[in-house]
This record gives sequence, structure tokens and C-alpha cells, in this order.
Amino acid sequence: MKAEKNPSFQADALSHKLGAFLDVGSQEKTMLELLQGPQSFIGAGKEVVYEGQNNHAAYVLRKGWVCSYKRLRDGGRQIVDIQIPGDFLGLSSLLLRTSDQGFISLTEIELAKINTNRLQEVLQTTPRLAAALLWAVSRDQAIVVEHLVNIGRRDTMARTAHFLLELHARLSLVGLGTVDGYHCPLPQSVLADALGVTAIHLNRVLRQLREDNLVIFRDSAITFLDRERLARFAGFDLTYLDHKASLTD
Amino acid sequence: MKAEKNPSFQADALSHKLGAFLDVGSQEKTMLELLQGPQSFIGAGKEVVYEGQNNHAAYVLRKGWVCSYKRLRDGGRQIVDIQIPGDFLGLSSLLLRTSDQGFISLTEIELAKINTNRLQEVLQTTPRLAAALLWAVSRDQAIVVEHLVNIGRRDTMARTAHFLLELHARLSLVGLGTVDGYHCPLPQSVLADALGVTAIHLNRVLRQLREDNLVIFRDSAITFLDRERLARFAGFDLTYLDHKASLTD
DNA sequence: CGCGCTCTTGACTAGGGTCAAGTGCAGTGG
DNA sequence: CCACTGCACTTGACCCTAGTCAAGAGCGCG
Repeated sequence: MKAEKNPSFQADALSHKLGAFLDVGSQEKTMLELLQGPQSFIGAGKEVVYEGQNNHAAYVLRKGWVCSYKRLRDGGRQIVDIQIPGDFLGLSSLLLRTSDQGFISLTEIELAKINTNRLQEVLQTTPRLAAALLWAVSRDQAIVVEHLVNIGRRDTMARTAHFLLELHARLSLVGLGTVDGYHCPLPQSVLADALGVTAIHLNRVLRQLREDNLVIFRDSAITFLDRERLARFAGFDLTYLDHKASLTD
Repeated sequence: MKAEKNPSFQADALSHKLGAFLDVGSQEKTMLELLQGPQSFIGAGKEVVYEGQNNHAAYVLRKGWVCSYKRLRDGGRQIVDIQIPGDFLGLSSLLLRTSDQGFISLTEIELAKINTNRLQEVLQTTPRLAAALLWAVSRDQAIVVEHLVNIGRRDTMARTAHFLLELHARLSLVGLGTVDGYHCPLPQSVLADALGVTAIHLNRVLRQLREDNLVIFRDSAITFLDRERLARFAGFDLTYLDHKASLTD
């Protein structure tokens, strides 16, 4: 089940993710492949879609990490969400002419452009797959909402813990997590921009989490020392990631 | 154009809102009416949909104010968004079996249940109207994202100003705003829960905004004293409310 | 009249931001 | 092989924003 033992696994993260919602048959798997147009490989730190871009495309992230963000007048930025393999980029804002968020690659990435015509076909002809795709979009929204709650109501320590636990759950769903941790290529400055705090303060909070024997973030790796206790401390309840869709039965 | 001069106006807030995106023809207006099932009238402070409710319905809010929120373990709550006449309730999470947010009425309200079967019909047979509905859903998402940015990156004073300006823009779109203000039935405690601060601190910040001759919140009414300056101060840029959809032309 | 609710204000505390200095390390060039 | 540079991370000292605790004011309602 480890990603490095099965190279095709990561590239197929999307179908694996959807598999959490329904069994993806081989025909549906083919449809899913057809949805995805030409691949592109992009280095780290590149703007994939910029804020205000017109008629931007939507993509499936096949490898690597991306974040979506909004810039502020004063030069700061707020990271809205982190995208990991199997996630969509810009799908939900496809209907708006201009993207209100920017997307930037955090590592080297592999993207597949979504063929919008085929997408409409799929939505009309393959109801099960359509439901699965809409489920994924709804889940992305729930993630943003939980992020809002996280920033609005938890102090930095619980907030950080919650965020790291969420990433673990999401990565595990696409086979990129281990029992007690995961590879996390984010620099502290990016994590800070996601959590709405300064990098300096985040650094202190990470030290506190480490000294409390809860979680260690070192050498681009998250290691949970006591995930149960951490989840209790953070008030982490993963039902928002776990929703079953209402059309299943 | 004033709401009080045209009583039918408010009840038709949705079609008016969609009118900002495309001209709603009379046939489309009829479809829109057919979408909406039986009305219900509910008093203030009632739970319309509770957190974790299964197989909840979706509604159009025709009159009054509602908020969507999530509760935390410790008893606190974070208000995710405020709904005003013409807004949907629970539409985007219709595909998830359980609602991850609760909805509570903030005033007396009038709801129309959305007929889900008819909705699917509309989506397939009336593409222009379908696009308009999806536009509205995308816009709601953009509002939540901007809320996230607001809480993550602005101090309470700018945050409050931004939130009040957003409400003004949204209310104006459905004919419920005046040039320099609007009726705002929110108690300070609710506003505080939306902004992620304590009611006490919000109270002080509102005083500051008043003393700086920017905006007055008194007797359930918002009055802007200098909207230009306030918008500059808050970094308010309403493009996220104003998006045109990409399928218009 | 008294109860409860919202709003207001004061005094104190603590969480988080700002400024500043310093460490460790990978990459580059002498 | 060893400076030199740049970047991410670390730590300390200080200050300010926002939370906590507490008390009181204004007002609608039974």
C-alpha cells in the first residue's frame, strides 16, 4: 500500500479517492481517464493560475503539492487550501469568468487538464461518476469551511494540530500517509500563511507541540507521537472529510 | 426600487439576484417559481437545519436573515456565513448525506423548499437558468473564501469594516440597501461569532469605527459615514461578489 | 417593580506580532 | 578545500491586540 512501492498508485490518486465514496468500476475508470487531457510537469514555486486570470482551466493534480491563496493589499497572503494528489484545481470556479484565487505549486507537480466538454458529457451520461465528482467538490468545500472555523475559533496550537491531522487524513486516503505521519514538503512560512499566523509564532508553537510529545515536524516529515491525544486536544472530528453522499443508495 | 415601496420585491429576491448575472426571461421566472415548493414561516432563533442532520432539504430564503454555523467542542460557535433574502440554504451540501453545518433563523423568516426533482429537470433542460444557479452557488463559495481571508489576515477593525461592507453590497443587490447603509438585525454577539472575536472586543471596535467617523451601528441600522474611506481602510474589493460567469456569451 | 437581555466600560492578563540577532546548511565560486 | 551567499529555521526581548473577569447602564416585558 506504500506509494513508493507502487508508482502507478499516486498517479491514480483521484480514482482512489473517489473509491472511498463508491466502487469505481473499470468503465468508470476509463471515463475518468478520458476526462483528463494532456499532462504537464511544472517546477516548484510556479504560478499555475493567477488571481484574476480569465478563462482559466481546471486541472487534476496527479503528483506534488499545490496551494490556493488570495493576496491582500498590504502584500500578505492567506492560503485558502492545500491541494494534494487526487485533488482538483479550479474546478468549482470554472463557471466564473475570472478566478478569484491563485494557485501556486509548492513542489514539482504533475497536472492533467480537465477536458470540459467531456466533463459535461460525463455529468449527463454517467450518473454514478457524476455523483462521485460532485461529492468530491462538496468535500472540498467542507474542508474550506472547517478551515474557516479552525482559524476563527482555535488558538494557534490547536489550530496547527487540527491542520496537521486533516492533512494526514487526506493524504492517507490517497495512500500517501503512514500510520503515524507523512511526508510534508511545506516550509514553515507556508504553513504559517495557511494558519493565519506569523512564521515566527508558528515556530514557537511547533516547538511547544514537540515538547508536549504530541507531534514532531522535522526534515519535511510529520510524525505523530500521540495521535489520539492530539486529536482530542485539537477537537479534531473527521466527519467533515468522511461524508457519504446522499445518492449512494 | 426601494423595498418598502414594492412589497413583492423582497419575496422575489432570488430572481432579482440572478438578474445581476443574466436577464431572467418570463419563462425562466416561471421555472424558478416551479422550483420552489411549499413556503414555511418560522420565528426568530429557530434551528432550520441542525448540524449532522441527515437527508436535509435545501431552501430559498425569501424573507428574513439566517446564519450557517459550526459548533465546537468547548461550546463556542463559528458563524460561517449570513444568509439574506434570495440566498440558498444547504444547496451545496445537498449531495452529502449529512449537513456539516447548522442553520438558524436570526429573524422571523419565510422559506421555500426547493423541489429537488424539478431542480434536476431545470439543470438539464434550461441551460441558461442552470448556469445562473451554478453562478449563485459559486458566488456563495467565493463569499466563504473571502470570509476566511478576512478572519485570517485582517485585524478586528478592518475585518469588521469588511464584513459590513460585504453585507451592504449583497443587500443592495436584492434591493434591501440604501446608498449609505441598511437595516441590520444582528445583535453584536452574532456579529462577533461571525468575525471570530468576543462580543466585548467587537463592542470596543465598533466604538472606534464610530469615533473615526467611518460607520455607525445603532438601533439595528448600519450607517456609513464615509464608505470610500472605509472601503480603502478595509481593503474591500467587491470583485469576488461581482464575478460574471464564463458561460454568458 | 423586577427580571433578563443587550450593550458598555474598566482593569488585568495572555496570546500573538514586531524587531533583531544568530544558527545551520546547501549551493556557488574562488 | 574553504569563503561567501542565501534561505529556512530558531530564539530573545518588547509591545500591542484581543480575551477574561467584573460591574453597571439601558430597555422591553410579564
